[in-house]
Amino acid sequence: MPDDRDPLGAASRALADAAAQLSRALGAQARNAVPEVSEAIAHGLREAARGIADASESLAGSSDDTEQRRRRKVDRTRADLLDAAARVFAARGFEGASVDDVAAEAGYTKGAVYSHFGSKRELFLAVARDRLADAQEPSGPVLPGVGADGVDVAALTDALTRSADDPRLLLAVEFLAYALRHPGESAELAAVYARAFEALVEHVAGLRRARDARDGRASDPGTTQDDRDAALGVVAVVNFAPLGARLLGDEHITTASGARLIARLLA
Amino acid sequence: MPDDRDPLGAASRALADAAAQLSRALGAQARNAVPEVSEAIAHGLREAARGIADASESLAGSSDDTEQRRRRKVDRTRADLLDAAARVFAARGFEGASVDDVAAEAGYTKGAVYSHFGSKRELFLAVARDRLADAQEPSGPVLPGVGADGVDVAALTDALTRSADDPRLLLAVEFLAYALRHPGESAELAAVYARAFEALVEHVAGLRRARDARDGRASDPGTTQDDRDAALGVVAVVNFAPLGARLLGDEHITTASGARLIARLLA
DNA sequence: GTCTATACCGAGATAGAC
DNA sequence: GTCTATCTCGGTATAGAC
Repeated sequence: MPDDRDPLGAASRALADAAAQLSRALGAQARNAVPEVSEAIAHGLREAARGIADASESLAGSSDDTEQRRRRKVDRTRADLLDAAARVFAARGFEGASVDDVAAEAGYTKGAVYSHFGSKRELFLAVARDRLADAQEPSGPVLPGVGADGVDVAALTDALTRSADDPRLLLAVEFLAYALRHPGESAELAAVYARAFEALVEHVAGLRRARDARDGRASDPGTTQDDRDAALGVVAVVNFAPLGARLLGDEHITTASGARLIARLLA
Repeated sequence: MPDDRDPLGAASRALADAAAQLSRALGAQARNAVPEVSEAIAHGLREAARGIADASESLAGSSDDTEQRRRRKVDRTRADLLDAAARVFAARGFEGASVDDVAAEAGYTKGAVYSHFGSKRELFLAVARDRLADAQEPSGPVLPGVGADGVDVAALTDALTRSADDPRLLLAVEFLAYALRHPGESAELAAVYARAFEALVEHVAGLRRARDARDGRASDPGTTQDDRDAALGVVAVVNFAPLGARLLGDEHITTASGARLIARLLA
C-alpha cells in the first residue's frame, strides 16, 4: 500500500509513525518525569507530519479549489484512521484494541476518531468493508500467480510470504471471528465473503475448462462439485498457510508448501 | 464430553447450567425489581446441583477416604471452570470474555476462579493446554474416518459437522490469534502445535506408504515434500471448513465438501 | 475453597473550547 | 475537525468473612 512515487507522503507517514510511537511510549511510562516536554515534541512531530503531507498534496494537484482540498483532507484523515485501525485491530484484536490506540497510531486523538466514526464497532466494520472491497476489485487477478495457463508457484509463494509478513495478517481472522460472533450485525460482511467465494468458484471452474479444452477433453460448462471443493481448499490454504508459517516457523510450515498445494488443487 | 452413564452427573450439570443462565439473565437486567428473590433461587439451584453432584460422586466410589473426596471435588471445580472457560472464550474471545462470565457460566463466582487460577491469562492458557492435550491423545485416531485403508468421507463429514456445531468452534481461532500475538508468552503452545503437525505429517506419510505397498509401487520410506504439503492442506481444511460452513451457510460451503477435499489430498 | 465487597484502573463515549 | 477534560461503567484483581 505504500506509494514509492510519493516520497513526501512517505516522509510524512514516517514522521507520523514516529509521533505515534512516542505517544505510545509516553502512555506506557505514564506521567513520570517532565512529561510536558516529550508531549510537546510529539505534538511537534505530528504538526510537521501534517505540514509535509499537505505540501505533498498541493504538489500533487495544485489547481484544486479550496472545497476540493478540504474534502481531500477529510478523506485523507479518514483514510489514515482506517489504515491505522487495520494495523491496530490486527495486532490487538477488536476487543483488545482501544480507540486511543488507533488514534495514536494514526497520529490523532480520540476526538478525531469519534468525529469520523460513531463508535468503535462502526470503525471496525468500516475497516472490514474497506479491505474486503480492496480484495474484491474486479480489475486485479483473483489470486497472484494464478492464470489460465496454470499456477506460477514462485509468484504465489511470494504473495503468501508477503501476507505472512504483513502486520495486518490477523485482520482476516478478526473479521471472521467477529462475523461469526455477531451474525445479525454483520450479515453484510458475510454476504461479501460469500460473493468473493462464488467468484473464486467461477474462476476455478474457468481454469478447469481451459485445461480440458487444451487437452481436447469434454468439459462440464458449468461449475462442478469438484470445482467447489477445490475452491474451498484454495481459500483454506491461502488463509491458513501464512498463519501457520508465522506461528510454527519454516521448519514446519512454509508458504512455498502452501503455493505448491494450491497448484496441486488447481491441476 | 458428557457421560451418558452418569445420569446424576448429567442432572447436576443441567441444574448448574440453569443456575448459570439465571445468573446471566440477572446480570443482564441489572438490579431491577426484587433481585434478592431471583438471586436466592439461583443460589438454591447451585446448591442443589452441588448436592446431586456430590451424591453422584459418593455413589461412584463410596470407599474413598475424605482426603480423596476433597481432592476430587477440587478437581471437579477446576474441570468445571475449564469447561465453562472453553465455551465462554470461544463465544466472546479472550479479551471479550470477562472472568465474571466464566465464573457464572460454571455456576461459581469470581473468587472461585481466582482461587484456582492466578489470572485470566493463566486460565486461558490452562484451557489451551487442556484442549490441545485432548486433541493429542496418542490413543485416538489423528482424524476421524481416516484410516490405513483410505478415508471414510461420511465419517469425516460427520466429524466436521459436529465441529461446526460445537459452541467451542472458535476456540482454535482464539488460540491461534493469542499465540501469534504473544509469541514469547506462549512458545509452549506453539511447540504443542508443532508436535501435532509433525504427527500429522508422519500419519500422512504412513498412509502414502501403505498405498504404495498395496499397489506394489516403490515408496520413499521417510516423509516427502508432498506429504508435508498434503498435511498442510489437511489442517487448513479441517480448521477452515467448519468455520466457512457456519459463516456462509450450506449453499456456499459444506462440511461434506471439506471431507471430500481431504480424501482427495490423501489419495 | 468459595463467597461478598471493594479497590483500582482503563475503556468507550461525550462536552465544549479552539 | 481536532483537542482536552471529564463522565461513567465494567473490567481485573484483592481482602477478608465464612
